[in-house]
Amino acid sequence: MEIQGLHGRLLADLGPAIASGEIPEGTVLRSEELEARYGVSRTVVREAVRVLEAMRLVASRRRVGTTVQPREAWDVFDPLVIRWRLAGADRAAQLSSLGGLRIAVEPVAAALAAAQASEDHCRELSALAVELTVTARSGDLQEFLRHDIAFHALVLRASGNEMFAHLADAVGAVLTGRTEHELMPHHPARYAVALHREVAEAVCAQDAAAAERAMRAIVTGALEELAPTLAEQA
Amino acid sequence: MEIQGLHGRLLADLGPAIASGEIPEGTVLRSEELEARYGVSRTVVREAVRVLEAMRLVASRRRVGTTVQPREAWDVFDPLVIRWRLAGADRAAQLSSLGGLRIAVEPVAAALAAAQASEDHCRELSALAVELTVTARSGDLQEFLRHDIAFHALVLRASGNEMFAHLADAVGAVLTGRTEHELMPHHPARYAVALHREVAEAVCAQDAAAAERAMRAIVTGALEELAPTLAEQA
DNA sequence: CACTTGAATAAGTCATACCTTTGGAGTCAT
DNA sequence: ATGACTCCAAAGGTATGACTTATTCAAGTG
Repeated sequence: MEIQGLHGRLLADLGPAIASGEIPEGTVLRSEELEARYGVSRTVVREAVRVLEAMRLVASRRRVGTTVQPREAWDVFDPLVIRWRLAGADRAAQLSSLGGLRIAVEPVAAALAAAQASEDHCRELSALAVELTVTARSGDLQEFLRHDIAFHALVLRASGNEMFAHLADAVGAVLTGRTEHELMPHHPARYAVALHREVAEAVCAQDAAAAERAMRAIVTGALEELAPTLAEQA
Repeated sequence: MEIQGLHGRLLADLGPAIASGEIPEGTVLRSEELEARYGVSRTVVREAVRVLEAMRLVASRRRVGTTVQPREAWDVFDPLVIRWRLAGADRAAQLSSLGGLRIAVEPVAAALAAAQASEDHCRELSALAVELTVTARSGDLQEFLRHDIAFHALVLRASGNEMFAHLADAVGAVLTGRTEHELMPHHPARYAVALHREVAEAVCAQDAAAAERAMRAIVTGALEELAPTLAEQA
């Protein structure tokens, strides 16, 4: 994703460097310097900088150069910024922010999904819950992850709110990060799997309140399990 | 904001046109054509297109051109995309999506703010509640709006979650839109003002549950008041 | 009919020249 | 010394022409 062309390469190099704090706030990047450093033309540098500017990672002014902006200015909802931060030194902060967002959004999404659930959604969700149960028991973390992501994405989509649906990628990134960085036990907690089943059942029963409760338990549990790791990195 | 330079002008013209559906999904824009239409150079066109591409509004491929992407692909959390959609034909859909997001986030933000409220936050919030009460009575909608935006932004910031804080702009845009388009009564509802006072008091008392309840009442109320207008436009 | 080949097309890249803004040095008068 | 004014140089912004590369589509070939 987003690795097309030279400007893509620049972006894939500069973005993470800035997002991780490797290039600190206030640093001034001159076009000429970037051209030389990456051996590319003005055109390429300018396009990459434009994109970074749209993300509010940098701001360019005449006679000054492109300045790395303070964290507060960054567009923290941009998918690329989220990914870059998750990959770098800011991982802890990004995970806790996303955790908070999940606590806010996912329970409401589950309630909405239950309130207007179609048979298809019910079927798919139930099937995913079964897969989660099976792969959790067998300890196949990769498959478990795949289905976990699909489960949460489906709930977000079934909410009928396009903005909720777009958070699926971010949630997926969080779940992936959790698995990749060994931040979770080798056998997913039994209670978590049970809660996923509860969500699926509540959605099928169009019981909004129950769906919301179960989902809230899932996401608060996820954040709590992460808390020690976050504290350790801070 | 974002009106600097020629590429900024292009963006300010193309962005809204796409976001409003005026330029429909699937439309192919050729660089040369855009150069001619706006009387600018390739450089400018390419930079504008790059930014639109980062927002996933368009995708450019060799030998084909830059194609307008379907709505589902758009980065609906991008501040500019939100603003453009609010200004155009998609306003109703965007308002209802944002309304849903507010219902999810703001109550949780209020609870967090209450749980870790500082004296400063309490003071500021109380002051804003007073201003809201006064300007509501006098019917000064512009001032009321200003303070309303500040109130919600402060709660989001006081939550301590950077992602919540970044939603302040979007919430501000919703509130502004509501006032500008005469979608609200000339004297803000008395119960709404009372609820804002309740939020402020709950935060000062560090009563998370009460703050969450009051805020939830505010945002659900806001969405319900909007419902008839939304239905009418759909 | 499938498969290869080739030409046309539009984006991507580079190099260069020139314009425009603006920070800051230098100057001068108070 | 302090303030205001002038002017220059630095860096981004824009325009343009030449060239590269990927990709589609169609013609040709087995």
